[in-house]
Amino acid sequence: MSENESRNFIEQIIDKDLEEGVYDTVHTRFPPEPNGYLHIGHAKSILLNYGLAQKYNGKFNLRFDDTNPTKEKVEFVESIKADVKWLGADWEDRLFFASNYFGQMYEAAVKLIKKGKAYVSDLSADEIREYRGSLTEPGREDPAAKRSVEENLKLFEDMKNGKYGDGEKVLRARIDMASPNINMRDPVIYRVAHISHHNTGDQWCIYPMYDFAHPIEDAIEGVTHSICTLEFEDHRPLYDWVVRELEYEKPPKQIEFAKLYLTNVVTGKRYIKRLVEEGIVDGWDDPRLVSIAALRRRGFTPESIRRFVELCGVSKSNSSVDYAMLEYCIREDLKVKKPRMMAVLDPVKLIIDNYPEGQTEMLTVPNNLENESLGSRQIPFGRELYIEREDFMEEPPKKYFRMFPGNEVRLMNAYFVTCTGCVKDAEGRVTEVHCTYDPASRGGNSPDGRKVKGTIHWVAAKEAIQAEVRLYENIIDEEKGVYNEDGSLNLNPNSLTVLTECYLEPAFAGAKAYDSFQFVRQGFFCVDCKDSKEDALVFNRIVSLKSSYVLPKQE
RNA sequence: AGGGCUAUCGCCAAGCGGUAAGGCACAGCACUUUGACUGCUGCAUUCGCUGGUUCGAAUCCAGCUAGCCCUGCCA
Repeated sequence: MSENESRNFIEQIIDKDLEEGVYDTVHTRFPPEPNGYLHIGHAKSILLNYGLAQKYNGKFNLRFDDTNPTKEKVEFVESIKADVKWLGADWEDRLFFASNYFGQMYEAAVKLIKKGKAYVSDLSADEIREYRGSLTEPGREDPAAKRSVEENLKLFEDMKNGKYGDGEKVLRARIDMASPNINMRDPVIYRVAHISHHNTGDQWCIYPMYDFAHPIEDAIEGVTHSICTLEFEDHRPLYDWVVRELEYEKPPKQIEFAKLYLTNVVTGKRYIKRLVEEGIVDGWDDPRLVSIAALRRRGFTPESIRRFVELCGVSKSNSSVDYAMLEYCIREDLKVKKPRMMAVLDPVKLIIDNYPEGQTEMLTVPNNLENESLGSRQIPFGRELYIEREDFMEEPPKKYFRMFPGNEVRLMNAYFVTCTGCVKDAEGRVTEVHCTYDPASRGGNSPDGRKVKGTIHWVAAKEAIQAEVRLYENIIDEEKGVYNEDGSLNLNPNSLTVLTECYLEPAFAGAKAYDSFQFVRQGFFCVDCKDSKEDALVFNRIVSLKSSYVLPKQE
C-alpha cells in the first residue's frame, strides 16, 4: 500500500489501532445469516472485509451467523458460499458457524449469571416490551431481576434441558433499565425455541440472541475489527459490555459503515419476495434484480463488482449510488477482455446484387482492436446479409451517414458497399435493402484510398445463428422513482423485452452459460443459463452503450 | 431536554485550520473499421443554515435545520 493513497475512515481507525498497539494484526469477517440470497449490498461488505484483510496482511473469515433456526436453511448456506467464492473473497480454511460455538456461549452465559450480570426472567414477550418503557420513558425493573445466582443458574440449566416451552423463560443481561439506549435495558440474551437447527439439529432448545452471540463469535475467532452496518451503532455499547464482562483479552471492536444502496433498484427482501410471488420476476436470480446470482446471470464479472464497490467508497453517510456507475464498471471490464462480436437485433436483409450467388467466403477479423492477445476469428460473408433495420433510411436526415440510396458505407471488416435502393411490402415496410460491393475493398479498405463516413455491422444470412435475445431494463421506472404515492412499487412494464428474430455470428455456437460478450454498438450480452434450452441460445442483453442508437436531433 | 448517527456538484466521495482531489453522469470538440471506444475541454468563489474564535474555517466552538436508525424472545 502506498503512503499517499487516501484512506477511508475504517482504514484510518485500523492504522491508529496498529500504531497504538491495540492490535498487532487485522482480522475481519463476513457474518451472514443464512436466511436468503446475497445481493450487491452484501458484496460491499464482503469485499470491504476481505479487502482490509488483504491490505493489512491479515485474515478474513466467512462465518454463518446462524443463531436463529426459525429462519435459516442449508440451501442458503450453499448459495452464500458460492457467491462469496465467486466474488473472489477467499476465507481459506476459516469457514465457521456461530452454531458451533453454542457450548461456549452457554458457558459465557453461565459466567455472566455467576457475576450477577444476568438473570432468568418469567415475563412474556408482551410484558418485556411493556417493562422496557418507551423512547422517552425509562423502563421498569423486571420482577425476577433480584433472583439469586443459584436460582438463576438452576433455571438457566432447566431452560437448556427443555423444561420450559417457547417463550416461557428468557435470560436477560442485567445492565440498566433506565438507559436512554433501549438496547441496554436488560436485553434478552437467550431464548427458548424447540426447533431443529440446520447445523446442530435438536441438540439445543435455547438459542443466543445476536447481541450476545456476535461479540462472542468475533472474540472466539480472534477478529479484531468487526465491521457492520449503521443500524448497529446503537448496539455497540452492548457489544462492548459483552466483551468486557466476559473479560476477553484484546477484545474485538465494532465499526459501522453505511449500506450500499443503488438508485431505482429494489433491495428490500419483502419487495423482492412479492415480485417473485406475483411472477413479475422469475426468481431471486432474475437479471433485473441485483442479487449476486442475478448479476452473474446478467454477465457481470466479479472484477466489475469489485471495481464498483471500490469506486463507491466507504463512509457513514446514507447514500444511493447511481445505477450508471455499475454499468460503467461492467463496460470498463468487458471492453478490454472480451471479443467484439456482431449481432443484428432488428434485422433487415441486405442483398449485394453484384456478389456471386451461392458464394461464401471467410474473412479474418480481429477480436478486439484494443487487445491483440484476443487474436482473431473467421467469419462467413455472402451475398445475403442481415443488417440493423435502423442502419438504413430511405430518406436520411442530415448527418446520417449509414445506408441510404446512393451512399457508400463500410460493412465492418468486409467490403465497401453502395446502396442502390430497397424493396418494400404492401404496408410500405422495408423488406430488402440492395447494394453493390467493391471487390477491391476486401477487409474494409479501398486501395484507391477513398473514405466512407459510415461503418455498419452485419451477419451472413445463411450462416447466422438465430437466437432469442432478452433485453433487460431496470424493473423500477427511473423517472418516477421506486415508490408510487400509495407506497406500492413503481414498476416498469418494459423491463423485459424478448426479441426472437435476432441473428448472431456463428462463432456463438460454442458459447456457454454466463459467457459474456461485447457487441459492436449494441452493448453487452450474456448467455443465460437458467432458461436456455438444449439447442437454443438465449442471450441477455445486459448493458446498453450510451447513446448508441441516437440520431442527431432534427430541427 | 429520549438516545445514536449523518449533512461537500445531478449521484458517490476526498478533505482532519492555510485558501474545494477524483470517479460516475452531463455538455462541447477531436479522432475513429460504427456515431461505440479513446483523447481533450467544460462542469461547487463554495462545503445544510446562523452566529462566534482566528491573519486565515468545509475543517474549531455555539445554536438551529433536515435526513436516517433505535421501543423483536430478528439479524
